[in-house]
Amino acid sequence: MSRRISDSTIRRLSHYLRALEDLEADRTTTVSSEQLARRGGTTAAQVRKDLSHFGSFGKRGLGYAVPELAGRLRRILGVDRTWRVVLVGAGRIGSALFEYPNFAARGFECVGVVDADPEKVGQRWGDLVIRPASDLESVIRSGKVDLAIVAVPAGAAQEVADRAVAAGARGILNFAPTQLRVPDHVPVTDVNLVMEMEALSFAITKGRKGS
Amino acid sequence: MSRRISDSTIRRLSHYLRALEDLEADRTTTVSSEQLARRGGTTAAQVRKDLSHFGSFGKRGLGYAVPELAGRLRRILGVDRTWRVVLVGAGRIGSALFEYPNFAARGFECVGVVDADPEKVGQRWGDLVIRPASDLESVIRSGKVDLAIVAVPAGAAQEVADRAVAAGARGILNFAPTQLRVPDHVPVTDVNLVMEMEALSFAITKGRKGS
DNA sequence: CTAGAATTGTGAAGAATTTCACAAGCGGCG
DNA sequence: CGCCGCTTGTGAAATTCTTCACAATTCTAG
Repeated sequence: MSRRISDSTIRRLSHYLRALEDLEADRTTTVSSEQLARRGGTTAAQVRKDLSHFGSFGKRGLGYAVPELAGRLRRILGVDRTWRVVLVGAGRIGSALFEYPNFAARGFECVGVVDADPEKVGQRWGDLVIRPASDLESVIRSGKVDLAIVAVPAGAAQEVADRAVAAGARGILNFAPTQLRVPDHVPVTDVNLVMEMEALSFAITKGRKGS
Repeated sequence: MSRRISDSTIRRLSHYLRALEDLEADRTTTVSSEQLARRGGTTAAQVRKDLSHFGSFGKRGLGYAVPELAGRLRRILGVDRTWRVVLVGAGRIGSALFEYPNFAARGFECVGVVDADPEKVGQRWGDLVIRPASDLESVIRSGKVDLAIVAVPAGAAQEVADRAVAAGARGILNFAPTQLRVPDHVPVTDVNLVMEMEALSFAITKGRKGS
């Protein structure tokens, strides 16, 4: 029950969780793998296989209890708790993220913002004050920060990541278009817009067969 | 030479292209699959296999010519041209994207911005003026727009997508946390922050084995 | 209590992707 | 010119992921 779980499976679990939350809002009490599959853009067998990696949550003949399965998935994904995060870089991306409603809704609590630009230091964001880049370590330590969001230019990203890890960050959400090097036990999730744009560009281009 | 290319391959091609651009900046003229692999976070065999889907670009014993391979990859990914885009939704995400330097650098040219909020309509962004949501179709048609960026709340995303496709958009970059339904020939790339956060949360959680 | 309809959980088959391993090509050097 | 070191391109093997198919389980109705 503890084999390595593939990325695709995790992404699908996210989809299922979102579908379940919609169903919870509708007061639906049970759901079949078939229905989950339709909402998650996959097949019923895949849904069952994905879930089976983590245990046995359904009732044969009946399906899954919506609130219970949602709870299990939250637990599996680790979003049944609050994650304390520091935002590194108070630029456009940082700002967008800071105000992103689903961010807080998912239990991600921003306990600090730092930026290298002296113009920005001291500005208020919500009830936080932007602090200088040199405060990164103390924000992480005193704020008991779990993870760092790297929203700085590519050139500064590696240094920020090194410092965040050294100060105790356990994971990194990286918006800089750079492959970060971190110790194996520190997971990094990359959000790479350039890559997404190129994937889209390829998909469109591929369509037309002409030169 | 025209088998279906996997998403993973495309993502890796993006990495290779970025690595090649770094090398171009350094005036490096050739590179081996081994070096590309290190920078792209994969293996030499994988690099060669990925490239082999599209042809034969290297010289045995020598490696790949950096500028040539970069050009080929740009061509393959479809970023050797300009893509005309309309930005739907002038919120934080839209704004971050609009100012994202790599966006223009990759040949994505924003030819229009629309928003449903009357407060925002009429504001200037760069040399564009935000137009009302109802202008979406005319912006797409008169601007010869190739693709639409959907940066609106989840509830509005499907309608926007339908209208964009009907008006002639050939692809969609979707920031709304919704599974869009579009005709098969219109590729959609999802940028789903909630999903990325959940993946990170899972990866961190997985580390500790205790209950 | 039994039969029947529905739906899960899961081995096994099938498909796709990654890794391996090596023949073949290229350039340099004596 | 012929050998040598290096590196590609690519079948074949290994691994991983997805789909299939069905026994097992649950609920409902009669």
